[in-house]
Amino acid sequence: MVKRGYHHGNLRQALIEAALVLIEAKGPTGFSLSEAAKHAGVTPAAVYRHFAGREDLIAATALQGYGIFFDVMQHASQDGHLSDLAAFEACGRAYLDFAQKFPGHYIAMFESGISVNYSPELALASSNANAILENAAERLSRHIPMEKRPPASMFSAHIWALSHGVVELFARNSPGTQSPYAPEDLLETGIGIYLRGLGLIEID
Amino acid sequence: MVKRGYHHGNLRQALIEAALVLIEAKGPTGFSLSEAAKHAGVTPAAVYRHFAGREDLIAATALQGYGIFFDVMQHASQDGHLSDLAAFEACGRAYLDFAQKFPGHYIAMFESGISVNYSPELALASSNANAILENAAERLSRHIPMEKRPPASMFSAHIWALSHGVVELFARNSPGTQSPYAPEDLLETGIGIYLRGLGLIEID
DNA sequence: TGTACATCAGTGAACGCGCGTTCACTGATGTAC
DNA sequence: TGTACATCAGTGAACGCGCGTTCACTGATGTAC
Repeated sequence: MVKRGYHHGNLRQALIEAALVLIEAKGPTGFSLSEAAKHAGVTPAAVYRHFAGREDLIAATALQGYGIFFDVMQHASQDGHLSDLAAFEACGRAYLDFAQKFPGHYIAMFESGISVNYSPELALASSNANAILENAAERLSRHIPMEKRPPASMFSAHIWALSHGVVELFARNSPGTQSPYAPEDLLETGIGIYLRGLGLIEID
Repeated sequence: MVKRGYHHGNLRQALIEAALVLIEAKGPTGFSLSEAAKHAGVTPAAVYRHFAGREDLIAATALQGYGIFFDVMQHASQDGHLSDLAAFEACGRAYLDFAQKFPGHYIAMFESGISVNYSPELALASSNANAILENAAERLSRHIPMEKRPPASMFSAHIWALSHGVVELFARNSPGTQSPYAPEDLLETGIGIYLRGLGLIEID
């Protein structure tokens, strides 16, 4: 991160961080360009030196999020001496982890209403990130006998959906839904049962 | 539905319907009270004869949604001669079905940012609806040997999360995520594998 | 059946507000000589 | 090292807009006699 040393120093990044704070605090709706500028100690007009507009700022935030997400997922899936099974499970956990540690990024990516096709970079970043889970699924699927093996992309989608659902319904202070279970536990047990169903964990 | 026969006839319902149309078309963000009023052919001020404000209108829409949701789920889970297993699977399908047939209601309920605790009626309607899936899970769980039976509320939560995730990620024209699989198929296969993991479907 | 009155759903004008965006500008920083 | 100049990040005033909400009102509907 190079300090530019101009008036502000690094307004671009400061604006992204302001966006994150506001999105976390008030949801994707409660975010306005003007407020982000104020948060960064700058006039609204200054934003236009760095972003094409409001949507562009959100997209930049999401893009940064996909970068972090990629790293987190890759780290989880590649931790050297993990079995393919453990690596896959780690991916699910990492997904939840990311949502909890980087809520602003998560919201910008998945709840802000911005399309992954807003820009080529964003589309690429998104598909790169998703590819990690799919690769882990692919490796894992080799342990299932060929003839009863579902496509890796399919059970990667299942796990993604399950993880996403757990985040949305149980990990947010969201729509009032309280559950007696911690989201981590729900996801852990859910993935466990699912993998047993694939015959990848012995049924005890 | 009683026609009141005053100036408009049934403005309250007309406003809810306008809200639905707008929410479907532009997302929960792109909904304004003024526009809903215009849609119903009425001055913004007229809305205040029926609702306390913008949030109240969304809450009323969500409340109506929970009513429909309850009926849909109950119908699915109680269809006379279904096995407990089939009934449970039908609930999952019904969830997806509801999201697709009543997108406006679905968004108002789950994506509008309104809390289920906005009003007692809303909280009640929500917990009534959720109880159906949990009951179906409860009935189904009796088929699992006692000592390895997970709590019904837990696997009801798993299926809910999976269904919700499938809707959010694959059933919306949402954040650009295209998948080679139809959401119905993803949910069907996902639930199938999960239930096999519970030992409720014989592993072939 | 007809008239006088009460009700109250919807009107329309007005308000203050924060928004996104534009523009000519200013003044701190970096650079050429 | 010092001066003159170019760059360009951020300013501040201004704009038009649609928003949510308020208020005194109007006029169609329902009702009592």
